[in-house]
Amino acid sequence: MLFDVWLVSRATFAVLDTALAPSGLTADEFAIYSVLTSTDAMTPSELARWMAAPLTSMSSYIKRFESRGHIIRVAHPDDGRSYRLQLTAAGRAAHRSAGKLFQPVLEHVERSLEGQAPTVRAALQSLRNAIPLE
Amino acid sequence: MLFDVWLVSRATFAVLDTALAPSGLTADEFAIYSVLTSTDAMTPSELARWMAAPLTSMSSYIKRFESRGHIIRVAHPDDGRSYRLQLTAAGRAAHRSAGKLFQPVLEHVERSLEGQAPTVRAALQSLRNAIPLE
DNA sequence: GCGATATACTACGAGATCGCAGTAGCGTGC
DNA sequence: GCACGCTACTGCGATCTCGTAGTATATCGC
Repeated sequence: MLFDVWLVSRATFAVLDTALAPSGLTADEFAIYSVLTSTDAMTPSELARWMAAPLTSMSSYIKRFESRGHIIRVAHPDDGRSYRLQLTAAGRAAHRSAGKLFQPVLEHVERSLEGQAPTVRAALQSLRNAIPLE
Repeated sequence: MLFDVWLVSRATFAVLDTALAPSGLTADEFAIYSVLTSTDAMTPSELARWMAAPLTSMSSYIKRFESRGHIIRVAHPDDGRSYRLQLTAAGRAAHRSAGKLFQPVLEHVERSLEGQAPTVRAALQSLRNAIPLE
């Protein structure tokens, strides 16, 4: 079963990476931008925990995004060691244009599932809860 | 939904990578070794297509596995450009010892799913078929 | 209030991933 | 049977990922 997870995710990433390529974002990056649009002001640690990545990788991402001018750091009100991340207008624009490329892929998948989408979604949810969080 | 795929796979990889760490294999590598144990004699291209990875990455993997003494190349009977991959005894041993570390994680997940495992598996299958193969 | 310990992040470097360009063998049309 | 295009793979180099070690701030015990 975990095997199937592996296959599905490899295929998904491959497809999304090529679909999103023209926008200059990878699938991973698109996901991060998506989180940042929905919940503004996350800290690097929260983000790292959330996507199950090492904090060091997160650091690299942030540096990259920052150098693109897509995010800015804003001071954390309660913790001087940390800071919060916010998408800039340019970042939101990049996310939107990547979203336009993302949409057709999602639609294709949902159409191929022929109404099974809710079942699949539910299954993914259960699976997500079943993975030990470390 | 593709979002959930992303989250699930990130979490899965993270957990498996740490679980398998003592064996010296990553989750990706374990998966590849698993394929090679079940179907002996695959070519690099087949393997790459199967796991939706670029052939170049496959090339790197093979080099790495070879330098570990875990796989050998055997001549392809019909095609001089290609060759086939086979696990060596050492490779199979590595796979087996990684399998011992893999098992508890899988069991934990299945137990957490409380009988829903077949549903989830089926959902993953449908999803896999719904991803365009490029 | 102050030392000890824990937490949030970063610098750096090793190794992994993968795109581009190349080589070698295959297969087809003629 | 030979020129052409096609496919299988590799070398190299740019970039990404992430572990180790370090710095800065917070928190806890007293």
